[in-house]
Amino acid sequence: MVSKTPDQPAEIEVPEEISGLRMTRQRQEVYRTLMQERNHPTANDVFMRVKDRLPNISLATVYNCLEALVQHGIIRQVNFERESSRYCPNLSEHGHFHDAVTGVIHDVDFKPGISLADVLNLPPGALIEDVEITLRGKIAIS
Amino acid sequence: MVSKTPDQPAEIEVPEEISGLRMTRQRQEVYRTLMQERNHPTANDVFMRVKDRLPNISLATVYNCLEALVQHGIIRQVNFERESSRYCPNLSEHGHFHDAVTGVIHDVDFKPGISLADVLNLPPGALIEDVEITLRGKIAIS
DNA sequence: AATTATAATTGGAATAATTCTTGATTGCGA
DNA sequence: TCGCAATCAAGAATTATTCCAATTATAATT
Repeated sequence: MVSKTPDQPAEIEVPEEISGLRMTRQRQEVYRTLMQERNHPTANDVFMRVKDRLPNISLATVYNCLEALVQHGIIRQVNFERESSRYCPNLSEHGHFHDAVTGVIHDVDFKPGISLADVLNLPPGALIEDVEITLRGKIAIS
Repeated sequence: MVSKTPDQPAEIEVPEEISGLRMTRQRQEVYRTLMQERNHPTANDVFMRVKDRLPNISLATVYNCLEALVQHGIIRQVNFERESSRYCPNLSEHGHFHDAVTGVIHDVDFKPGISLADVLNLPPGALIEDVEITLRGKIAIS
């Protein structure tokens, strides 16, 4: 019988390769951090987090890893206004609601069965490759 | 009878004040440029354009003017990924389609009668203050 | 009209996120 | 095992934007 090590937080297993990208140790740790920290960390947040496990990693490498992961469609890059880019491993098409009071970023899903083309007057022939929907506001005290 | 000077491109008249903001000469020229150049210029684009009429204006002033206009809801600031901010005087709620091939930015309106809350599963109690919808893609050769 | 106060502008320096460069290291196939 | 290509590290460079201090313009008051 295989032990589940229930006293340790479940460690996310990262394969050797994801969609054609060789997962080096650095890329694994960057990816693992994103899978664990679901709060849309910045490159610097990831850097500080990954240093616990790879003390010699450089910020440039974190940027490189994040870029490689984004290029291969493994994670998404999210921008709010001109703030630092943030990264998330939620690949389902979704938007982000940025709570201006707390700073928390909530993923916002589409209602089922809705497509953007139903809602927007797109230019004729437009082929959408990427969508970014960001909302800013506050959450009413309930 | 008043001449219409039909050989000159119609000059956009800018009032002394817009929604509580005193329109200084610099702000007028920045605003006029945005009204004429509907292609979502960057601060630097505006700067170069305005210099024709106000040779001594500084880039910092263009940034100041743009910020003041944005704060007073007279224009909108638009961001694509982490590129330079762009500015547009189209105040109706709309998104932007960024043609990755030509670089052209198209305004994209909502279909009539649609509201975002119809489409997205917003967090309960969310009060939206600002929406940014940006699409990137190409236009199929028709 | 002169004076005072307030706001705006300028030019340059400062900042911060990101990218680039270069040299070292690693991993992998022949 | 050797050599090649990919990756990494460290720090320099870049770029958009903001900040700051000094000047100028505008408005308000006498």
